[in-house]
Amino acid sequence: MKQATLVRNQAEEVKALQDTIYVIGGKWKLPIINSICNGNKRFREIERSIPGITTRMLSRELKEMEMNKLIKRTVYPDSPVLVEYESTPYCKTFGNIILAMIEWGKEHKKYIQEN
Amino acid sequence: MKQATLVRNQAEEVKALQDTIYVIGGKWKLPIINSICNGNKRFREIERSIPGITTRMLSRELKEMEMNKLIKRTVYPDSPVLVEYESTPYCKTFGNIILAMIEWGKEHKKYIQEN
DNA sequence: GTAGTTGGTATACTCTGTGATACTGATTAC
DNA sequence: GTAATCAGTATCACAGAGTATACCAACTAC
Repeated sequence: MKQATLVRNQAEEVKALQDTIYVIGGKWKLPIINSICNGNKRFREIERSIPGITTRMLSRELKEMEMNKLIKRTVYPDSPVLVEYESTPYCKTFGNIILAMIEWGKEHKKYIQEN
Repeated sequence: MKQATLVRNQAEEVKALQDTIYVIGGKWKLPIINSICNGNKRFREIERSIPGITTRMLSRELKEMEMNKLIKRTVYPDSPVLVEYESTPYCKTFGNIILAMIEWGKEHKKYIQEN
């Protein structure tokens, strides 16, 4: 009985984990979410805040994330045109994951430097 | 002054985030770590516990993770030969990330089902 | 004797995420 | 008049992550 419950939970959890990886997988989604949640709004501003990203990648990911309601894109058609990206509440649900990963990265760096 | 500190921390955090993504990126590393941390020891056992993974992928990732000291591989040369994988303390440092991701996956599923 | 398990390796292939480079039209700045 | 910024788009190309399938030798179970 106990065994059955255990196995079942494990299966459920692997699937949950795989779902999450599917959604935020890849090199750029989390850094972009992080950047926008940190208050970066403009395209070039976000671009500059993420080392190594190319215009193309940022453009593609932003589009996809807008479609998936992770971010909101607003155009102010004054002259010159102004575009702003904002995080949605849904986007903020990744907060814990991002924090945990930043934490790990920092610890890892310490660890590397000590050896 | 405050601005400078803020910007600097942001830059540091993006890099930490990117480092982490570099280490655990890809489709399989976290599910494998999770499986082993859950007590799965044998090759086929781990394989069965991760939906969709192929023998080849598991084999490749396990090798890499052994090289990076994430797991320990032990061979018991009795007949028949027995191989066991174990997580190292280092491997367990991913615990928080994995938990956060499982949590998100579960919430996401609920959310999807309600809509 | 036949089917199944274990711990993998071998080969061949696909595909797509990612990178590099260049360019646009509008505007501002010197 | 030249350079820079803004918000991107357009092409081209590639490595390598991931898939599919078959196979191995040793052993167990029926």
